[in-house]
Amino acid sequence: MSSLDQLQAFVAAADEGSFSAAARRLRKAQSAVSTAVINLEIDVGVELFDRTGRTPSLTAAGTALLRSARSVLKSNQEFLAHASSVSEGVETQLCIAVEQGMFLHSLTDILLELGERFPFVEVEILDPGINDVPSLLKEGRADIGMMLEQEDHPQGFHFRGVGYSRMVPVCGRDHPLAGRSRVSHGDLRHHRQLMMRSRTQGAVGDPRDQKGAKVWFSESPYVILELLLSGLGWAVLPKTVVSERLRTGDLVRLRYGFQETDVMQGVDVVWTERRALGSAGQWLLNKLLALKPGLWSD
Amino acid sequence: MSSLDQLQAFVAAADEGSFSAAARRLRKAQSAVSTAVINLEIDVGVELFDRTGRTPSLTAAGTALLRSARSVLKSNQEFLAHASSVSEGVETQLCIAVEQGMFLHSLTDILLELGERFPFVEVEILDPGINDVPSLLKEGRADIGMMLEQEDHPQGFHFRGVGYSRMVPVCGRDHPLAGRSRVSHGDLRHHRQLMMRSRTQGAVGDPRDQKGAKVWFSESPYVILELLLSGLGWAVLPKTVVSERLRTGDLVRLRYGFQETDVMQGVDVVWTERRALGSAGQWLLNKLLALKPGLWSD
DNA sequence: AGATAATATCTAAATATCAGATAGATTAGC
DNA sequence: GCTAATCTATCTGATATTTAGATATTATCT
Repeated sequence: MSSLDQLQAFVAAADEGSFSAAARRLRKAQSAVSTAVINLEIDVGVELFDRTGRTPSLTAAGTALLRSARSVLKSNQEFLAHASSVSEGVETQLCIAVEQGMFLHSLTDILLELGERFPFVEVEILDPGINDVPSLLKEGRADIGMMLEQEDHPQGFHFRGVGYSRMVPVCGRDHPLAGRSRVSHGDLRHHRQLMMRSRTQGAVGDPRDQKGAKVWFSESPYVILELLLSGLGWAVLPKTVVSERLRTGDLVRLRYGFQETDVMQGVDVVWTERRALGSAGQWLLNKLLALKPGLWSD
Repeated sequence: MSSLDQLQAFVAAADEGSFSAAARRLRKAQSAVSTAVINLEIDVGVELFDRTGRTPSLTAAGTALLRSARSVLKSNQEFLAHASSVSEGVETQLCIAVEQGMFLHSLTDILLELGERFPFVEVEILDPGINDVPSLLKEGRADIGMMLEQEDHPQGFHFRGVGYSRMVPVCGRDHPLAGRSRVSHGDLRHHRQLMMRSRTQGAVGDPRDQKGAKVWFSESPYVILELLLSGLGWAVLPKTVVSERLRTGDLVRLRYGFQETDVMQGVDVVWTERRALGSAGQWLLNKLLALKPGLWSD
């Protein structure tokens, strides 16, 4: 049975060009390396070194097999590194739930660094609809979440605001409200409003936001965006979701007659202590909590 | 020191869901598997199995590490397969020299099959100029060659004809000879002929073929092809080289007034016994010798 | 030719591995 | 609820492997 020690001796001898030197590098006796190589040669039935000179030189077969041998050792080192990572408390999987519309470019950078620092962690990213992050955490489906702040913070979670998302009233280019310089409550009431509402909780976010008489709901701001584009109504959406469409003119921003400034809704990082975070989760959480507050409002 | 046996026990136990079953599969005692797994767990500092039930079940860490462990074993199996291949006389490298213009699609198919049958052989393909294959074989640079038949077979080589290449007289579209229905020796003598000649041997192939008074030489039929396209002269080239250009009309075929049929020059497979072929070379040689004779003349 | 350094091989000791037996624990069937 | 079957952990003695040290031989350099 060939062993990793034999392969190690083989590779070290090939690298050093000498069994004695290989033994010194491996802190073993010269005879150990010599016999290891010989036994490997016997096991696989191939002469790896040419012993006619003072120092052994690789045969053609040895040169070819050296690559395969290195590959085995590298594989084993990766296994040990993986094990070491797990042993030091790094979780094997990490699931992040980022509410739709809250995923920014700066998150990609953080995840990139996460992948480099914790190469053995499998990362999964969910993009649930509005206000569904808490249920994913409760189920244990996700480890860390990011979501728009809600009025009623569910119990058993940690929340920490990391910024504000500018909520912008918009409608499609061809919508009747698109031409108005200012709109009143009455104007809004006469047209269909599209609102975000959670699938699971079923609760309307903030009743005060419900200004339209006729309201349709979706859990996804992107679905609402599509509906807006076909002129189906008006809505209040995070600026990050609509900014590109405002730029191209597909969407038009509404100006309230009764309110001058945009509503700024908080963005929360959410986690739970029930599911303990591993090292990678801890690191990610700290990174998220250190995000600049203005990221979502630009 | 973790070993392959431990990893094997780990994987087998994970597959079977039981240490006893794993032991049966590995034809070892149950205690061997049990201690191997425990020692592995101690070595890497990770609990791989949850032992509460009657049979052990993988922990999350175990599930993650299982993939890495499998990877190590697979790597090792590949090493053993590679070694077995070398041990059974399969060479590690195989160099084939195919004279320019003699490389056909059917050769690709053969090489494809070669790669499947002998996955550990590194294949190199040279495309030397006319009549340079023997010197590559003599230097030991190539193992098997394929070339146009020469009058003076160099000594110390094995030659075997495997077909005929149709030699076609051609000139460029705008060449003065292009318009003639038939050309005489005299016509040819008044225009520059481009001939293939070996770099190393320096000998002109067959003096009888030299019909032009002014002759330029190149070792490569493709260089000659380029010169023909710019109207620099006329030449006799293998049909496989010029057929595409004849089809598009960039080249024009010459009709001899003094000779009706095309010259059919033999195509030889060449090898030498000095450099013994391995199993892959043997196989390839047999495949080449079995090629259909008509392949090059179409 | 002599000095140096490297390899192969032998031996004894340390080490690791293995099979068998046994005890404790869990599950399936009645 | 009880019994039988099956599984795991652990102990023990035997076996196999690995190792270091010593030594003979060979190749290389001066």
